Amino acid sequence: MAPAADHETFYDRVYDLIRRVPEGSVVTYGQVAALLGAPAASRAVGYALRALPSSSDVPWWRVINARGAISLKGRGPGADIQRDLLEREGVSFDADGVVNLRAFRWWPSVEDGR
DNA sequence: GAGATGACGGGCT
DNA sequence: AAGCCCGCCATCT
Repeated sequence: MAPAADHETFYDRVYDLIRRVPEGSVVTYGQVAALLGAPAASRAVGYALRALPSSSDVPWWRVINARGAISLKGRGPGADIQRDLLEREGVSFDADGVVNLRAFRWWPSVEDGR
């Protein structure tokens, strides 16, 4: 536990980025990794979210996989919770439980925070 | 220091 | 078209 890095860990960077995702929008694991400069670290991104405490202010539910589906599927009730949270924000799912990334995917604007 | 883990992704069969 | 397999990366034990 306690990653204890004097420097912000990769996790922190992941959280920081996700905190910028506005309501009603989503991003993919691979996308987050790419934005952090590690396009192949999508798994690490998921790992970061897994370790995320529920008390966090990070909107983890806005992160889904490249297919536009919820990866928590098959992993407990988490998937239903995530889906519910997204639908409340206006993100819609199709019959297969997939989000239309073309319509809901968010990309940070140059002026946004970077 | 080495091995195992995991909310992923992409390629190949 | 669907499913299986391998690779990637950062962290944890």
